[in-house]
Amino acid sequence: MQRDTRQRRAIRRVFMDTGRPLTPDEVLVMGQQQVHSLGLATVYRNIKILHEEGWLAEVELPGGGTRYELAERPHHHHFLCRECDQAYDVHNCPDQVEELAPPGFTVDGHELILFGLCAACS
Amino acid sequence: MQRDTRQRRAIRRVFMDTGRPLTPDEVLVMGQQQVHSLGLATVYRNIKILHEEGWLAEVELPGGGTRYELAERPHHHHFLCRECDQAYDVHNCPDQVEELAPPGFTVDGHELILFGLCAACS
DNA sequence: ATATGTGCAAACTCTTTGCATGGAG
DNA sequence: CTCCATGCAAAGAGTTTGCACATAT
Repeated sequence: MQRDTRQRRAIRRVFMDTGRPLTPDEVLVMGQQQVHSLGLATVYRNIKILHEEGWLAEVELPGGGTRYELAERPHHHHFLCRECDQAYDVHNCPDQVEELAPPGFTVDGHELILFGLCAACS
Repeated sequence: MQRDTRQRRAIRRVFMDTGRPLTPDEVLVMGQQQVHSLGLATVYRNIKILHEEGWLAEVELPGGGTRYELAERPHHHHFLCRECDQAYDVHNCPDQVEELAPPGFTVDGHELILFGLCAACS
């Protein structure tokens, strides 16, 4: 059974207020602004729970550890800026991606990552 | 100046003979079939050198460490099997991916990963 | 009152580095 | 004979776990 602790509430709020994929360490720093005593292990444990619940989705981008973002959002992809290393959402999706797989392969999901310079760094 | 050691030759051969993205640990196991004394640090050191030389390309896929594959090959993408966790090449590519980015963003590269079951695991 | 959650520190995994020895040139 | 490369073991990063205490219910 789930308890509603200050730490868990702070971690959830960080994700809801931020709207882009975050590393555990980013969550720690941002969460400590609400709960100063917040520890890294607590962040990892809660991210794990929230991910298992389906509240968070894993985002794996090159260069660095796994990031997480809110799960229950429309299908989208990511843009990774080579300059500032921030991840942005991309709300368009190429069609008929499933047909790109070799014969005999069953596709049940896909991830597309665009690289380049974001609007701010261009 | 580069020396031509048994270890380095074995590591290069593993990549040339395999043709799919490999983790350092996979390279170790396969390379030890040629050079029994091969150590993991040597694998990491040589992968680093071969990557800096542009002979290997990094492939970052969810679930596990960075994989590597031969660099000088035609543009392609990857399929990750959820069952056996092996990465396969996908030689098709969706068109006009650059146009998916938000206005003001400059795209200079992209990566597409398909998930599902490979032919062997279906 | 009870049992889950937290914080700390130790353990673990993956990767890198220091050092003495080995071997390519 | 010189140095670069190797193997081992120790050191670093990122992540997970054990334990005693705190706290939501």
